[in-house]
Amino acid sequence: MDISINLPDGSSRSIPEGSSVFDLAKSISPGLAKAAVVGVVDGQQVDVSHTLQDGDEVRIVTKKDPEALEVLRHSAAHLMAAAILEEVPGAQLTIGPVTEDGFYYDIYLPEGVSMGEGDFGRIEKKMAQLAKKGQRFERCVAPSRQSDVFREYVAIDGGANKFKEEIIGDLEKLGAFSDAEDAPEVSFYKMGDFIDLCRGPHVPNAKWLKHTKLMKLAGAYWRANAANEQLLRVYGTAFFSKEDLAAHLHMLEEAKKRDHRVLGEQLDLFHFQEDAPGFPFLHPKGTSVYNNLMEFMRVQLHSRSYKEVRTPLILSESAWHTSGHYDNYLENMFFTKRKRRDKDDAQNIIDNADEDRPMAVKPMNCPGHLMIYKHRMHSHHELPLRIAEMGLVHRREASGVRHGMFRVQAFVQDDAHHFCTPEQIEGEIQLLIKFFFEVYGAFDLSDVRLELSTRPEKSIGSDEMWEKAESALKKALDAGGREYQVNEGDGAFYGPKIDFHIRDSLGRSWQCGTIQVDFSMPERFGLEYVGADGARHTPVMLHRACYGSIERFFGIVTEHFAGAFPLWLAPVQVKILPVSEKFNDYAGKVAAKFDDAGVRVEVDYSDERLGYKIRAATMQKVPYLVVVGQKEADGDIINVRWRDGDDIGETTVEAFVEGMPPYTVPALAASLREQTVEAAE
RNA sequence: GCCGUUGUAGCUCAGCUGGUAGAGCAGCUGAUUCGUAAUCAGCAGGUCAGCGGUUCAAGUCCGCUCAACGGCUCCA
Repeated sequence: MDISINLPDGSSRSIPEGSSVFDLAKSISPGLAKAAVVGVVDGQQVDVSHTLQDGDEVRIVTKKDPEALEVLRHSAAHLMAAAILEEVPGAQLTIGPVTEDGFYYDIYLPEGVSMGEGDFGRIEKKMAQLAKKGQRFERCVAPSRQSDVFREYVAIDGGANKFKEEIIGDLEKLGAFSDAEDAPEVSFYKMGDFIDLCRGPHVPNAKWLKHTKLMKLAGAYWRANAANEQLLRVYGTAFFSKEDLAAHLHMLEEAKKRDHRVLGEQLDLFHFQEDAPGFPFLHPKGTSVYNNLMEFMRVQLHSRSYKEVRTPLILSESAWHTSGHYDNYLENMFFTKRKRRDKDDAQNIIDNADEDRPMAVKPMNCPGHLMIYKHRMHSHHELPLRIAEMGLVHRREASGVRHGMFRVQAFVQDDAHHFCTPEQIEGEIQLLIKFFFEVYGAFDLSDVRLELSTRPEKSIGSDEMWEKAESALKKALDAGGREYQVNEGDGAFYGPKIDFHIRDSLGRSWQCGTIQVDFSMPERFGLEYVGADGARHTPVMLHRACYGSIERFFGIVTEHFAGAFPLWLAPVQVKILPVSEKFNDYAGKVAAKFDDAGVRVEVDYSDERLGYKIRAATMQKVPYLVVVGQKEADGDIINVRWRDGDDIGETTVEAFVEGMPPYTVPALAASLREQTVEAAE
């Protein structure tokens, strides 16, 4: 008896009853059979050993398909788990999923069992042995806890493993081991002596897993909850070929060179030191970039009728009680603490002197803006009122989370608050989403992810307020047709938010922009406006930041451009390189002309040869290198090359400056406006 | 905060099983006056993160603290 199988191209094929995906592949071509990783039957991934039924829709996945790599890595995680069980007696397996660039397996190490990166060599060797043996991955479904498969599994890992037991328990709650129609299967995969609970599917055998490498160790919590057991997360990666693995490792090396912490040192932008953990020291060049980022934002704010303000760094604790920060944000705040000298003994310092009026350093700018709003009466004619501040905030961060410029303890937010009527909320949010994307576009940042975060456990305000705020954000997102991910319970304590996430050179995602709706704080601070009806109403407040923090955005931009900043951001835009000391005077004159034109220029007066100066300036990623020697001095000209080596040739300073792309913030902003207008036409 | 790793000159890194520190680059001095990615020579630079312990002797072994790195959790 033959059965008929439907293939993706619309054709159908007859094969003998009882045939597997592998048999089907073989009947098409032996090459395909060899290349088959898994099959997809009626939209469901299955092993190639899966037995087909009459009428099945079947697609055969080979290593060319992107999903094949995930299967490979999932199998590699099992291979690693098998090796770890042998090499680290006592280790217990929990879960082992695939990640974007590899996989990990979370291992529980009971008291007395330890494992470090020093064990990688042994484990990898064992994995290589297992891969060479090439045993099959065999799927076994356990019909009950009493079945042979289940017993075999328990004997190896399940006996005292509460983690796997919890997973099986969850499956049972869904009906596993029952006779129900839709009961989930409890499947195990055997590879030689190793057996593990797993949904599958897997590559046909361990021979596929030769190009696997352990990457790093990390801590993780069971089910991502800090209250649960601490697990050891072992990361690895796997590829179909040696070349792909090598290319991946090379890519990681290259990404490290783009790391803003590395570039910060090389380009003399900033540094950190132990005396001030998480507080960056910005050097002159870093400050130049930083200020230009801020200036660029100021232009954007100005054209959208924001009013810039400055509010105090420190407010009384009572203000933070009013805002709710004291109750909800205490752990992240810096408080002032007074010290006094003993009246009778000046050497004796009283450390815990009582503060008459305890103060706290601001972790957010909102209370200050609320106070400015409240200072006088407002009419509905003024709304929406957009108050902006390049606000320096301080936030205590747990020691393990600081990370270069991406996660610091003091940073400037390009912060603003929109005070508006409830009717204006949606329009304001739509304006903001468009605004933010325009800014990211100006930096050529296209990989921006949106997330909508809803009410967290610790929060202020009524259910009704939260619902209104969340739906306002959703509506604005949907109106713009933007894709977004919902993070339940991740909102700020005063309101839900839309976050804009951007990736760093190593693919880690960082929150930059944010838009938050807040019905609570205006009420807590007693804000009002007089409506058209002559009555007083409470305005709604939107918190928003586009860069998020200048520090973080600086880091993102540094990595995005690998330190080769666009001309308008480059700390040094033109470097003058005299061919020898004889031309230092002429170099100085040329530099003065650039300087007059508002170009950031430096001269290399060192007693080095031209080749050395070119190399030094190139490594500093200075956009334009200007060579001056006898010929240039004689003709009152310059000789220009671009940082990537392209020769621009001989010209005069005046002609060159004239032809330069926008090199100041106002010029850049003007050219971007022109582009937007052109695009609209 | 948790898990793992690390901390040696301004920077990047050597320093084996304990016997009182080295290189390259950067810096300084001198020679050289040079044409598109490193001219030559010399000099100077370190309480080996900090504190405590073991030892005749600690950069090296042990403990604690701090910081950094990779993750987890948390956030801009």
